[in-house]
Amino acid sequence: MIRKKEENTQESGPSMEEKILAAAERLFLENGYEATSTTQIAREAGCNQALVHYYFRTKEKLFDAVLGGRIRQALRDFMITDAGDGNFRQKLTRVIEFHYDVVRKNSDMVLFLMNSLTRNPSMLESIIADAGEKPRQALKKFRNDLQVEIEMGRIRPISLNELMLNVVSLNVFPFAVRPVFTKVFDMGDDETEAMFDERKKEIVKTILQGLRP
Amino acid sequence: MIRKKEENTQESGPSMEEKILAAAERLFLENGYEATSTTQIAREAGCNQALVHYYFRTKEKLFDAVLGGRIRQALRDFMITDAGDGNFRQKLTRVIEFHYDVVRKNSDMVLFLMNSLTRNPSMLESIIADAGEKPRQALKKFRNDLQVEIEMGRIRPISLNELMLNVVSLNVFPFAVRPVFTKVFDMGDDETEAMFDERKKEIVKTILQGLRP
DNA sequence: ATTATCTATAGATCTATAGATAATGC
DNA sequence: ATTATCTATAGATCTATAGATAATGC
Repeated sequence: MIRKKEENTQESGPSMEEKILAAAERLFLENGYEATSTTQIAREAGCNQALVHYYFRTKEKLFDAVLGGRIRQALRDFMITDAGDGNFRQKLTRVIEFHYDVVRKNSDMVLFLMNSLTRNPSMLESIIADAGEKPRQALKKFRNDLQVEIEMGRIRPISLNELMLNVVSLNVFPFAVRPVFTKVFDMGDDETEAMFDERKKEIVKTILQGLRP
Repeated sequence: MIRKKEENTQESGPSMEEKILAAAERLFLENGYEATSTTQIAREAGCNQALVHYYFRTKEKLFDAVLGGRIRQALRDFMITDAGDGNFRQKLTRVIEFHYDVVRKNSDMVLFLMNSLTRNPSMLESIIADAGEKPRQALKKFRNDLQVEIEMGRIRPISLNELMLNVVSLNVFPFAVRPVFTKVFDMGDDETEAMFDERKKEIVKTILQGLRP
């Protein structure tokens, strides 16, 4: 829920501006940017279509007001791979868990972002560009650590790319298709939440065990 | 490439109808159904917008002609979980590999289908409905087998749901975001293909090792 | 003759703005 | 006065069809 100013002193509820923001958020994430019209947003917010443009001028600015900040933050967080100290097992566990938490916090945007990033190469490029050298450095270090572990025979041979792909797949995919497997597994919303609580440990186990020689 | 009739005896190349089909296929998959206009399709095919409607009457019929059959087949294939004979390990391996092959054959539709299924609950329901009892039966049997293995201490405790989610995540996700990691990992197209060849074995290993007690 | 292709256009949206009116804050 | 809201409308699309013309198959 987005709540910009506390200008409603009484029990007047959310202002029309806030209702527009909330409606826009839901519709953009659910149906995508192009597939959402300002007319639809107005209908869902309960006002005239012109009002949407009165507050935000253009659809694009509205989108940015609603999701721009969250998206930029989420993508920045997603690129952090600061593993901290400890042995390889501990560091990998920490990376997986941190990463899982980032995805979970942004689970409502997962599918939207997958679409944006795959359809919109320039978006990806700018992300990579302004992430700078840090992620590259971190990865290089991690690749080294991995190599050492493999040479010591502590884990089976695997490339860092494959390993990362495994982690990201396990961490991201279920959130992207949440409505599907809720239906397929016939679960309620609270059940699904409980499962997502459990799942972090499950993924760590799968990855760590999966690396044994 | 869709090639309907062999009516081009000479070196005339694909007919306009075929060009329209090809353009529609690419655009629908790349940008989605709503985001693709018949005007765009015509432009890409190199003809007038009216011609698209001359051949297919409506955008929906065009979509069905282009992707309807493939989508229905892919979803049917995706639900097959016929594990055959052998011990649990062998059966699970077979399921994973079959499943991986289905996804790979339809990799160009993966993200599109994820969007359709999550945004369009009725689609999912009809899939489940006309799949009948077979998948349910197969799953039940598999759940039993899994339980037995766990009780015999041959694999660690895990629910069938978690296991399936692991398999599907690993099998599907990389295809859904292929353009992203091609960029991130800085790979060429052939390199990516080679990776997808390798990956089937990698996934089987991760899952099987990941199940060890 | 039949089939393929084009031009033109009707009727629905959609985005964005202008201008009128209602509500609110001093 | 200022801010919020509405009505109306311009100008872009978009889908789909009608009707004209060009190409093709007998």
